[in-house]
Amino acid sequence: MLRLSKQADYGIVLLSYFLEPDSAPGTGNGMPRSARDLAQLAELPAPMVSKILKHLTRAGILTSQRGSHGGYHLARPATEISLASIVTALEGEIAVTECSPLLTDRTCSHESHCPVRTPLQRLDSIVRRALDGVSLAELVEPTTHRNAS
Amino acid sequence: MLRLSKQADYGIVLLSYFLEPDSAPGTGNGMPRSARDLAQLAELPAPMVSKILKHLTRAGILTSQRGSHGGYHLARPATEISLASIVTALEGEIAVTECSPLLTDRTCSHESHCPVRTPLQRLDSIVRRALDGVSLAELVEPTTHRNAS
DNA sequence: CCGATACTGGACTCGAGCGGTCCTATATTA
DNA sequence: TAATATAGGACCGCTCGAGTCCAGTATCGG
Ligand code: SF4
Ligand code: SF4
Repeated sequence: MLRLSKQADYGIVLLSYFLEPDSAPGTGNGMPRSARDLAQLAELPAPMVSKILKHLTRAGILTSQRGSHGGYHLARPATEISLASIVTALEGEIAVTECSPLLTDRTCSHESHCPVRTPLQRLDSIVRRALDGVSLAELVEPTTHRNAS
Repeated sequence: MLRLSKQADYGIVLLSYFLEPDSAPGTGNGMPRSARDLAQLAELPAPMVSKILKHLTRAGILTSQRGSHGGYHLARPATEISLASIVTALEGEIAVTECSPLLTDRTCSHESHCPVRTPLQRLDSIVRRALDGVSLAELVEPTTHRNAS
């Protein structure tokens, strides 16, 4: 459990295709990738792919180009795209509990007297920091630790 | 998102009541706590509390005593109960993706050609390690870092 | 200027899984 | 033996995620 939603999962899969220099013979390397092409590459349903790319674009992770020969490409180098930003884009603010201050629709009725409310918020930052420390580039190719740290 | 299930959330809440030396005036301190008492303390529905405590017991985190004056108490000191064990007990193996080797009912049809399957398994261990590094005692009372490390 | 392409935004349906309840059986003790 | 309290699991309603679909808009080629 603590499962990632499929949208987030597939989102990472799709983004990984932007890293490969030249995967499909017919397509150029610097060209934007269309939703349809990506769907075919990843063997995922096209509407789903489209939906995910839209969300990633709105979050500023991808940039889009309409019209023929349009498509998507990374908005910044893969070393500067954290997993946290991907997950946040596709399934909302990272919050282990319902009572996170980041959430607007908090419905837990125990906030006032819960003995672990505050402690669990530190857990939030632990998880968030963990996902923040891994970039897309590092995830896919562990040897590509460009910024050593 | 990446939300904890309510069972896990409430489980942590309930366990925290085992740490306080003497919370309710009527009850002794070393006495086992019954499901009914805990439900009243935490202001949670009794059947739910019962279900959670049962799961925690089967996982070896609590021990139970039947009969009158029965109840539950911690199976080991709170410093040796990791959050990971609690979460695992209440919502199953910690796995960020469906394709974790720890899971038996893997249904993802992309395991064979997925470019991020292996990388994401490292993410699994990152999250698991994070939850493993926090004990129940440390969570509730951050000053109680008995083993400094 | 027209039509094809491809993204944009959001509504919509369907099914699995979660939250929550309840009941029967068993162990313990007064 | 009666009262207490856990053990185990079946059961159900409802939410939310997965996935589809469509009307709208921008862009480019001809
Ligand atoms: S207030 Fe307590 S019970 Fe409610 S969501 Fe936060 S941690 Fe969980
Ligand atoms: S195989 Fe790939 S797509 Fe399937 S669950 Fe694992 S990471 Fe996600």
